[in-house]
Amino acid sequence: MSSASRGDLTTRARIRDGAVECFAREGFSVSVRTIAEHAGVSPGLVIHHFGSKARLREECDTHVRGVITEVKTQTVEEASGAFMLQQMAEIEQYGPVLGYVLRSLQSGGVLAADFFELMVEDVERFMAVGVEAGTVASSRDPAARARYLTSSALGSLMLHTTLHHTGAEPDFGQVMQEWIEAYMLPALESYTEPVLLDRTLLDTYVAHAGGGAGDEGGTGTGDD
Amino acid sequence: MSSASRGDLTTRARIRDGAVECFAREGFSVSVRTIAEHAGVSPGLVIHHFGSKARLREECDTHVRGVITEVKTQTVEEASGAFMLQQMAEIEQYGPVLGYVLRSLQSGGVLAADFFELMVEDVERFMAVGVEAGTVASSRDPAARARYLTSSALGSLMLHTTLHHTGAEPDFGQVMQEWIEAYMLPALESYTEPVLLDRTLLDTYVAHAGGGAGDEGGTGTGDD
DNA sequence: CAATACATTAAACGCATGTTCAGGCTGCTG
DNA sequence: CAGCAGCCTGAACATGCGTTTAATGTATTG
Repeated sequence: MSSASRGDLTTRARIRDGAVECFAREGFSVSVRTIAEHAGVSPGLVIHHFGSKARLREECDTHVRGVITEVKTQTVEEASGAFMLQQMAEIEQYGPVLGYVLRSLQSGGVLAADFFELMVEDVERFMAVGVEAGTVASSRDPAARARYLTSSALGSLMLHTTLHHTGAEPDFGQVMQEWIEAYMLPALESYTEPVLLDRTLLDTYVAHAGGGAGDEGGTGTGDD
Repeated sequence: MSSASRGDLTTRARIRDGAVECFAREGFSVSVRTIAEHAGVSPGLVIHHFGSKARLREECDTHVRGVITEVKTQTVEEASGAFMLQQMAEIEQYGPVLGYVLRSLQSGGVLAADFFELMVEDVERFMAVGVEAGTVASSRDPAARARYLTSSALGSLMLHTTLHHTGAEPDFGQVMQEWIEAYMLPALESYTEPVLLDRTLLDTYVAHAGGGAGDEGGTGTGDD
C-alpha cells in the first residue's frame, strides 16, 4: 500500500496512463508490446502488474471514469459558462481521455454505456434549467429528448471522427474543432428555427404512438 | 466468363455473400476460417478466389455499393412515400447489407465515406423538395444542414447499435425498430417545434462566424 | 482414352499475439 | 554480511491468424 499512497508516479500508474494513450490513439486492438514499449518496460511487466490485457483495459476504464467524474464534479460546482469554456480550451489536456471515451463509444462496453448515461443525465438537467429559465421549450418527454439530443451530438461526433480521421493517430482537438465548424451553424439553426413547417408528421406520430404505447419512463409528459 | 454469365450462384459469389454476412455480424476482424466455414468451403479456397482477405473485403465493398445504388435507383424512380415504406418493411431483407454498412461506418474506410456522401446528397435533395413544397424551412446553408441532419441520424443509429447490441450478433431489424421507438418522437418534436426559444445563441454565432463565411443558399430565413 | 485446366482441400508455414517462466537486479531487514 | 522480497527482463510457449503449397478430384477437350 506504500506505493499507492506515494502518489501516481509508480510504474503501474505509468503503464496505465500510457495504455490509455495507446488505446486512444490506436484503438483497443493495440498490442501489449506497444503499450509496454510506450511505458519503457517489458511486455511481461505489464501482465505481471495487471494480470492480463483485459484487466488492464478494465483498470483504464475505471481510471478514465474517475477522471470524468472528477471533471464533472468541478464543472457542476462552478456551473458557469465561463468555466465550461475554459474547460473546452483545456480540452487538449484531456486528449487521451477524450480519445479513450470515443474509442469506447465505437467499441461498446460498460464504460461507453456509463458515459452515455452520464451525458444524458447532464443534458436532461441542463435542459430542465433552460425550460425553467424560459430559454428552452418544454418537451412531451424530457427524458427521451435528452437521450435524443445526446445521441445525435455524440453519434455525429463519432461518425465525423471515423470518417475523416481514418489514420491511426487522430488529433481530437482538431476533430472537435472541425466538427464544431461543420455542424454548429446548422445545429443552432435547426434548434432555433423549426425545420419542419408542417406539423402533420409530429401530430400523426403523437396520435399514433402516444395513444397506443406510452413509454414507461414515467417522469410524465412535460407541459407548458 | 461462362461462370459469371450463369448468374450469381457460383462458389465465388456464395463466398462473397457469406463474407458480407460474416462481416456484418462479427465485424471486419472476423477470420477467414469463419468465412470459409460459413460458405462450406476451405480457408484456402477463399484466398484462391480473392487473392487475400483485403481484396475480399474490397469486393464486398463494391458489391454492397452496387446493391445500395440499385435500391436507390428503384427508390428514386418510384419516388413515392408508399414505396419507401414498403422498402422499410422489407428492410430485413437487406439486413446483411445494412449491417455491413454500419460496420463500415464504425471502422471508417472508403465505402463508409461514399455511403455518407450518398446519404447527404439524398437528404439535401429531399430537403430541397420540402422547401419548395413549403413543408420544410429554408436554411442559411442547405448543404451544411443536410450534412448535419445525416450525421446526426446516422451517428445516433450507430451509437445505439454499439451501446445496446454489444453482442456479436445484432439483429438490425430490431436495432432499427428500437431506434425509431426511442428517438422518433423527440426528433419530430425537435424538428417541428423549436427547442431553443432564445435566438441569442444562433444570432451570436451567425454574427461571429457568418461574417467570415457567407451563406450562398439565401432564399431567406423563412419564418413568420 | 489421354491430356489439360480448373475447383478444392488438408496440411503446413511464418508471423504476431497474449501470456508464462526462470532468473537477475535492487533495496530492505535480520 | 546473508537472506529475503519485490520489481523487472529476455526468452520461450501456445495459439490464432492470413497465406502458401502440394496434391486430389473433376470436369472439358482433343
